[in-house]
Amino acid sequence: MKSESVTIEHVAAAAGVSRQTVSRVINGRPNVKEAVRLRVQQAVDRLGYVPNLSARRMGGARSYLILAVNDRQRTLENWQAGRGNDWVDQMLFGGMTECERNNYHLVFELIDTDPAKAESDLAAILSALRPDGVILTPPHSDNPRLAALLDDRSIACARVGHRNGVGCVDVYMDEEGAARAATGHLIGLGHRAIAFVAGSPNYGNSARRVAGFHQAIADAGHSSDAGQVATGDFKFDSAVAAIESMIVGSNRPTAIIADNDEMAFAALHVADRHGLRVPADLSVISFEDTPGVRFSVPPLTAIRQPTAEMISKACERLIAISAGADKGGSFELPYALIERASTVSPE
Amino acid sequence: MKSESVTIEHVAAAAGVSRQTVSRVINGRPNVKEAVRLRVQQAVDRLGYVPNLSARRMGGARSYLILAVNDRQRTLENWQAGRGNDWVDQMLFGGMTECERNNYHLVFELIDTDPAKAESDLAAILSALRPDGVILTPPHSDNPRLAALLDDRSIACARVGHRNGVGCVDVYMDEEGAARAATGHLIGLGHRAIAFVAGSPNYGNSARRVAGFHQAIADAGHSSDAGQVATGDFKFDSAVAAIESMIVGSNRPTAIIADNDEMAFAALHVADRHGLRVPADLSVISFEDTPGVRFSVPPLTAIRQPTAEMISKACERLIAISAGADKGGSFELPYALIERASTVSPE
DNA sequence: ATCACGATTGTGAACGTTCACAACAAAAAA
DNA sequence: TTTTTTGTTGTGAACGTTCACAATCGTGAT
Repeated sequence: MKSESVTIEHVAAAAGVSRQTVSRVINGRPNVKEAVRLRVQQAVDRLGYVPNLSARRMGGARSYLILAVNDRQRTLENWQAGRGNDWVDQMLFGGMTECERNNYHLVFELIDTDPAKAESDLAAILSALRPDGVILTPPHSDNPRLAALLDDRSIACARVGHRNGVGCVDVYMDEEGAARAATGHLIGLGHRAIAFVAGSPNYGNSARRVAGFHQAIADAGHSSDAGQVATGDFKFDSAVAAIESMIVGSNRPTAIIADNDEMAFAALHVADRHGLRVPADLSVISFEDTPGVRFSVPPLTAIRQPTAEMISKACERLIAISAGADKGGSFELPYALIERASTVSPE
Repeated sequence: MKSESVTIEHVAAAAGVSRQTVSRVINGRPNVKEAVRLRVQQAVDRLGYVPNLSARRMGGARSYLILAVNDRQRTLENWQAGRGNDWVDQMLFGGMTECERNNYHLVFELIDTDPAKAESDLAAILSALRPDGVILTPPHSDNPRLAALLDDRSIACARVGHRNGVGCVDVYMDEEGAARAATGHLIGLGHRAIAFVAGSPNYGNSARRVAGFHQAIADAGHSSDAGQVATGDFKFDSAVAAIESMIVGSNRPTAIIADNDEMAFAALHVADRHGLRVPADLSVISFEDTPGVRFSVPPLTAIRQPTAEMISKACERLIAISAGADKGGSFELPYALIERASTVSPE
């Protein structure tokens, strides 16, 4: 016997009230007599009634859906390469737990890298799903057309790694401060020659970190050539090349800060190849802290990004907005410097 | 100017036909004159019309949603610990790409470990979302109540790691064969004393692998004490203890097969502590192949599980079923033995 | 008692789609 | 030609919920 699904009418009949009263109860609306509210609530529990989201949405109410959008190329490339995608994991972690807390559902979708294609991709998903709020992640958080599209459709918007905060909820971390902290940590250990392996000059956060790096060196009163910067492209091979070129020079760095874990692993690899011990001869800090770094030899000191917290915050605000709160707002979430075995004082 | 969203009526008006004709065109139904079909299609494209899923669902049609269900405790624990979750990544990879190909959307949700709670969790999600198909992953793929619930609601069901195939689509890999392959690889290299570090005796796949391990040893004509088995719990510490106990014995293994990557890393750790070189003194194979293993020192030989492929296959079948195909079917997907630097002939 | 007002409850319409069926047109058969 | 069949198009109803508004019930003030 296939079971019919239980609708609001069934509950209404069971509780001896009208649809609308049941609706009021399940939505926590005021002006329902306590006795009635109780009776309805019991009927709901007894029948295991859960409102049908599609119907709710049709009724002109919220969809109880938050959409999280990632870049398709970047994400697929990571997956295809069998590389993990800690970003996605942490995003889901923060998003799903917060959504679940509010009886919302998180839907994760990919959109094209090309700005125009991204816009039509997003438009299609919006039309199909009608989410209450959308979370844009880099690089799409910097695409003004997407924010405009959402505004046009009156859908709440949150951007990760963007810092404006007008019209959209913006969540981000202090990249520059984190770079200062990482650099300061090495300086505090006594390092003088420190190298930064940057990911990409036209990736905003990378530039901010380089700025923080330079600033920390200046703050310590060291000459600017104490801090050399080499540029890779976030990939292993690019970092190997960048690091090799620095390590053979006369002013060999005693410490390296890498813009992500893969490049930090490259530092380990290069050190091994040149007979340098980590951390005795070369300290290494990474700027990503994916799970692998605690199993490497040695485990890496790293800046932990508050990915889950940023998404969680974004969800919280988006849900609040669809419940009537003001849109907009800017939230800086704290990074952490996790000290592991890859950083010690130079010999 | 906030834009109204474009509905099927707008398209109908633009093309000079009725709702229903537009509906027929977008659903690829027969019996529409070619000229009309073309005119409608153009209107759809021009207006950027995308059907509203909620309304579609309300109209009694498909929801174009596939639900993938994971275990809440296990998943959150991984995320919380900052461990990655390659399983989730690969699942999304396989699921999203296949869904996207068919204009479906993948929704990922967590349900409780406790079987009864799992059932009510799933029931609630089903009522809210009304997916066309559901993918159950271990340990929930073995819970008959969940399959029954889905059958009861006439929702197509796919199970990962289950092998029955009646009423549900089952996708799995040959765990026993994979264990035989891993063991055979080591035997082929000349190893005689091989150890298997099992994850958990009451985890079905773990038991199957142990069986395959023993069988490979028997097939090679070696005495059964050539293959010792120690049991951990998939965690680093448990494996350290298990491996230490074997390594100090008189019959020191020259190769270890670990039931997952974390325990394989433990083997690396123990070897290092006892002054054993990997792979010269100890070969190591893992049974998971998460991204980290290629960055470890040395990179690990591993059995790669076809996670993405299994989920992709499941989606494909589920979508076919909601388009009218028969439910059920059993699909074995191929594992792969990836040879890296952690396995060589014993000295 | 009567009135007015706020609190509580119920009713019809609407959301955007598909389904079932009716209407019409064209082609094939008589 | 007339009839039958087949193909094409349109119309009203339905899905399950919420919204807007109407109806009823109390309660305190007059």
